Amino acid sequence: MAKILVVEDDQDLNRIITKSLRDRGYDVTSAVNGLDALEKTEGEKFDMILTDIMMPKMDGFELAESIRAVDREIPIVFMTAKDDKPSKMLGYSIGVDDYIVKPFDIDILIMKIGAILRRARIEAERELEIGNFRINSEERSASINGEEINLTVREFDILFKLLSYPRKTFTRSALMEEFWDYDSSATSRTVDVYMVKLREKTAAADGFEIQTVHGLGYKLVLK
Amino acid sequence: MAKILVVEDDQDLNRIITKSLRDRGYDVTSAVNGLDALEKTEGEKFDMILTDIMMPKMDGFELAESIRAVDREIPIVFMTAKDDKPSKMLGYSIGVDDYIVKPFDIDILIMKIGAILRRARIEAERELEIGNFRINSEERSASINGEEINLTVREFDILFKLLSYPRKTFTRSALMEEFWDYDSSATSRTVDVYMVKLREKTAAADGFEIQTVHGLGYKLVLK
DNA sequence: CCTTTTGTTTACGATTTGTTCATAAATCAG
DNA sequence: CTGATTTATGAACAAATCGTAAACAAAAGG
Repeated sequence: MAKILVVEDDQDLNRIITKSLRDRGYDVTSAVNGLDALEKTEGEKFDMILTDIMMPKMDGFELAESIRAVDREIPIVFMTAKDDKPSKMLGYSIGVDDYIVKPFDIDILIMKIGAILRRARIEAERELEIGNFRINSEERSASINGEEINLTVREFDILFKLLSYPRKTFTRSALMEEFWDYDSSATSRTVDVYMVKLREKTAAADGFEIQTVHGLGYKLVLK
Repeated sequence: MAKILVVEDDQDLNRIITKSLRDRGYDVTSAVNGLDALEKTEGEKFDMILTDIMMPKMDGFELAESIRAVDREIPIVFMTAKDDKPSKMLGYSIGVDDYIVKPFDIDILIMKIGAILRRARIEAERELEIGNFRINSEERSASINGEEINLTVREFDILFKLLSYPRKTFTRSALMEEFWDYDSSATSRTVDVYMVKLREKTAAADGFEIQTVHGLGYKLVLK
């Protein structure tokens, strides 16, 4: 699924946006200001940047310019408090793809993102087949020997992640950070319960298994 | 009726295929190599491409790639002399929908084409028939056991979409983006109400059902 | 206009999913 | 081996999401 970098200094808003996008299956990384964002783009390639304009340290325009200097293609969407023309013009001149004016309905944001990614032809469409097991990220369906297995959203996300990086060990905190709310008070034991459920549901799959890495976390290995 | 572009350099085979498909009522255009085919796609929109792999000037893979660059949806079926895995993998990676291995029975080909077109939901007349249910996008009519059911414009659009992509999960925001005005302020719960109505109205249909994907949205599954 | 149809919101009970906890089992260090 | 730590897992409870009727609003058709 598409990787999106969310840059927003308002913690609450950041969290809401991040969660909503993750719920839709996007792979989201969040940053609290332009500088933070810029650092995160160095190690990773994103499919889209969603950024606030007014932020401490480095604002959205500066960020966009810096990013554009190295990547002329990546879609950049600004979130702006007011729909003022001067800001708009400045934004478009440095290659911003769209604006969304705060306060916005989260569904509208989701729509815009979907439309922009589609336009950029990045929208994910991926099917994995491992032995008798099949998982399809577009349908968000999984099956063993053609028989559908029911996975909840979070189960699906975790399993898809593990399958995408076989043999890689994921710590509980890494999984929580990726698939749980920032402020979620859930204990990391919760992850264990998900592993139990995933093991149960994928028990009949012959191509892989979820292994415990004692003292660390979990990994999925192909067999 | 569906428009099919047949690309085959062997004149005899080309003629046989073309004639057989025409006999079944398809609107067939024939091309003798990839380059020829590509030119023909420029002026006309086809519902499906049926192409040989080994051809002079431009082979099937190159053709598929060029076509995929401008149309991600159109079904492409390869006709290949041998069922070799390397070619298959290459084909699927550039978005080929099916293979048929030569020499093939013309009836098998016809069946495959029918199945693929049905899957792509661009079968002629844009009419779908699922069990005792029929829906016609040109007439914008739907019926169960021949009895007309009344659908509003939006109900029809949503149902047709779901039917066109069975098993695919649609989020509320994806549906809203597609069928509601951009500036519509409707909440995404509105979609739920449409699902209720569609379930009611299609309750007597025996070939499919609308399922909830908890935490995400809805999908239609055939049964 | 007024009537009818279509679209949207809201509220609340029903259902599904998520989390914690208690206890058992496994693993590890010494 | 023993005791300490970590993990497995079912069950109970909490939270989130969904279904749906009903009321209201908007649009279309006379």
